[in-house]
Amino acid sequence: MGDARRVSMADVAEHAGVSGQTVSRVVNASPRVDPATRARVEAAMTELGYRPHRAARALRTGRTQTIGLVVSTLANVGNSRMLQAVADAAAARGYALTVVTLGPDGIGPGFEQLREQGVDGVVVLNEASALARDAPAPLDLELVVVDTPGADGAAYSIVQSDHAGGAHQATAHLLSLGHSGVHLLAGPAASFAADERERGWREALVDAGREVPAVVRGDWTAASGHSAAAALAADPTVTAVFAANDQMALGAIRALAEAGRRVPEDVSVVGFDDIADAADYRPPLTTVRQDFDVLGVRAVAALVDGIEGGRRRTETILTTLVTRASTARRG
Amino acid sequence: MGDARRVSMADVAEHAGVSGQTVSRVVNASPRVDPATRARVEAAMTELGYRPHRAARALRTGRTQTIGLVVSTLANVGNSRMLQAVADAAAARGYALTVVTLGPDGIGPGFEQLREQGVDGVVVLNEASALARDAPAPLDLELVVVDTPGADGAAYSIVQSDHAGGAHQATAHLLSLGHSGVHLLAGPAASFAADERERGWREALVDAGREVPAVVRGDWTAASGHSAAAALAADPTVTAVFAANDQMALGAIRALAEAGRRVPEDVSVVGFDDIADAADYRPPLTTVRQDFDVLGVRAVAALVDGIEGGRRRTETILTTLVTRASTARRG
DNA sequence: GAATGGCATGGTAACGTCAACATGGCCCGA
DNA sequence: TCGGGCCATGTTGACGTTACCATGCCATTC
Repeated sequence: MGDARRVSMADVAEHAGVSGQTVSRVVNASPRVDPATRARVEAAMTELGYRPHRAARALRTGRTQTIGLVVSTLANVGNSRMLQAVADAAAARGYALTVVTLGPDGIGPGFEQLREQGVDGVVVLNEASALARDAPAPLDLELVVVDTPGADGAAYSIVQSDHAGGAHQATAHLLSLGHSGVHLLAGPAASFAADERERGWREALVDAGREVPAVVRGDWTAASGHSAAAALAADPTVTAVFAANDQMALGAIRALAEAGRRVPEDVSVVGFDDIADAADYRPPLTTVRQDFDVLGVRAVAALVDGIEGGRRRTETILTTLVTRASTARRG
Repeated sequence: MGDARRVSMADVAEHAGVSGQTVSRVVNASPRVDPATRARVEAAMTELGYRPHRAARALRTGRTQTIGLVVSTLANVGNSRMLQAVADAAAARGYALTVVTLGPDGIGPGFEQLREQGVDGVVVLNEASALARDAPAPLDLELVVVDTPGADGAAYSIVQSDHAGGAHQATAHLLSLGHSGVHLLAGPAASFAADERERGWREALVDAGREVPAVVRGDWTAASGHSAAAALAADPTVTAVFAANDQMALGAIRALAEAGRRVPEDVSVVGFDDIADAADYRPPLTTVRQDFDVLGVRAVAALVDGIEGGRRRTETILTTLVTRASTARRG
């Protein structure tokens, strides 16, 4: 194997009886090629099995047609979904996707790795805090950040779900069922998505003239939801819990069950994300659906626009309340 | 922005007062460089902020220092975990990772995309069937396939979990608790992992001299587990269910609950994978743990060895039974 | 019929790197 | 003292592609 050198433009050119430059024009869909010549070149490409050499093109043009994705963890189901959505959207636009996960040293090494690899742009998932803390906003890299606070005149585009709106909807739904208050099982303090969901919850309570109870906090995992919800489960005045994601809701439901409280008869629970499993929790979970596919498509679109010289922008994707059996009318 | 041309070897060479070739030797850790010269070059690199240009190196050497990962879906938690493990292992060895998800046309286009991008090798996850069906074993690409049947003299390395062993353990555990039979909620027919788990279950039953009941089948999702388990839940003679993954176990537990059967008092349930959420199912799920991190490290190691001219190999990673509250002694 | 312009195509150089070969200094043994 | 060999370093060219400019042909216009 391997002694068969790869087919280059020069080979195609010779085979088709044209110059390499004309082959290049055909490959890049330039309009200034005679249709007959184009057909001849295309036939030669097919016959020889020609494929363009991305590295050579990258060397010449300075673009790698590759985008990077920085993510802290994929244990989080939402992140996995986003990754898949971004991968598909990137492929659809002819970009390859390189994935970097964050080590303990923050986002710096990740950027470094991607910069060295020469990506044309980077999508950053859910790393608002790490980004703000570590990175002096790498201006040399086109950037789209998902779920991050919108600094005015930021050097990057922002794509986000309407976390606050979804949380408001979830809380209002619980109140409309006759619950006098709604307790929040919040996400980690450093997370923008967690902050926004907390804000929506708080505003819904204030809008309805209710008290805003103290917040308990987890780290998105079911295990953290379980331990954080123990306090809520022990308090008989708690009849409605809004968990900042589905996985923490799962842990919370277990904690409630262990305290002898039934869902939804004694306590109603709402989650956030609508991950695939949520419909098979016991009981099936009422939750706020994020449209990860749209999020991924928009993130890639914003990034590619930026690479091609477009303006920075901020986009917010709406969320939907999905009502299932974990919420019931009070009393 | 952008008019600052990137720093090249020639810049470093000039700054350090040596030739470009010497810089190249320093970068590639060649032993034939005087320590003093090496120090001078390294200082110049730091001062100028030099980073090697991967595309140029790739053009010259024919290696991109990039590996590809082909995966059908990331909805499956196991696949996400593997992806993260592979990404980390690749980064640790200085390789970038490019992710491709499979469209409806099978694995062909994915290989095509990766080949064009010029990856040095490819890790294929869980796509045994698609690989066997579509791909004429792309011999020009170094390949590691995870969880695939081991063809003798295969042109690729194989890394797999001990699915059969884990399933055997799970089944034997249920029998040891006094259950007279164990029913299988199997994975999709085309999957190697599903086949192996079924084989282990079957062999454990045969070893114990028990009957082998008919298999019900899902597609790894909780929803499929829920509908497939409906038949088992309705059958009062069923007291032990082995689900081929945790997510299907979740659906099965819901189906059992809906049929009025308690877990574990009436029916014991075991899953497979030990995903993070499994400990917070209600009841916490007894399951077979796969070591995804080791799997990822071994897959990358096998791939890199292959790229560097090593032999093909097959590795099997052992699994562990994790006992939780979803299994109880019969009667 | 000559000048003009548009259009298809070709020639050349350069992107940044590394492999192969070349060079020149020094040490060591005969 | 001289030749051979080793070692550090330099020179040259090529990987495959595309940008820029040049060329030559044909149709159009006065």
